[in-house]
Amino acid sequence: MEPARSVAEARQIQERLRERLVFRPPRGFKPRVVAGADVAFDKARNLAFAAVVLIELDSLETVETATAALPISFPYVPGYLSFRELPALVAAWESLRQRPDVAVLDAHGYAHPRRMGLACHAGLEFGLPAIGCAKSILCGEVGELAEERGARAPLVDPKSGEELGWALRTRDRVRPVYLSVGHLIDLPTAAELILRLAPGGRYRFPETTRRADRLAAEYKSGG
DNA sequence: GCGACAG
DNA sequence: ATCTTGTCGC
Repeated sequence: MEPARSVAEARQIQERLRERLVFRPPRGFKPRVVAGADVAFDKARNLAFAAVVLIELDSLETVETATAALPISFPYVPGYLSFRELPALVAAWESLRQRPDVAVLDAHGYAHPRRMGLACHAGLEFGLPAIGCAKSILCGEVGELAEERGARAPLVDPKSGEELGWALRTRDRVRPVYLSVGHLIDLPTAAELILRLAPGGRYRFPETTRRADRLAAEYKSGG
């Protein structure tokens, strides 16, 4: 991943990379292994602990995991999360023996000020379909959506009216997750996948992010 | 100038 | 993201 020494430089990199994004799945896209990725931080040690978990879609069994720790090289600035989390994520990703079919990131993809969130950046970096599944909104607005699991409502840019992603309910009467395309995927395909990864409406987040989050936390605290 | 603001 | 125990609710 190309590093950035300033926010201005990071912005130029985002504006250049966004031209490469593709918003449709590969021909005959039939994912079998899905990757979940997340990063935990330790300010005192100035380290970022990345974790990648590979899950078989049919059984939801974890089939492989990978971790990597790197010094924190960029501050948290809304809109520039990639430059803080992606370096460590790429390091972990490169130690994987198996190539997954799609990756789910705990962040936004297209639903970003410059349409180039972490899920987009990761998709380009990994050369794989990638989905953004965030806990809260970075930009855009959503209307009301039904209380039942499976309900969805568009996340739109109030200025242009453009659809940035979807608010998707994974559990009855529980706050939705915010879905957006990263790379080589479309919203309907992404939503179907996320619902399969959060079966029975038991948890709000898909298994990919739950397991990657837990692994990153364990790795950080020595394990 | 004043808010908003993924993780 | 991170600091942190118990606690209210289905």
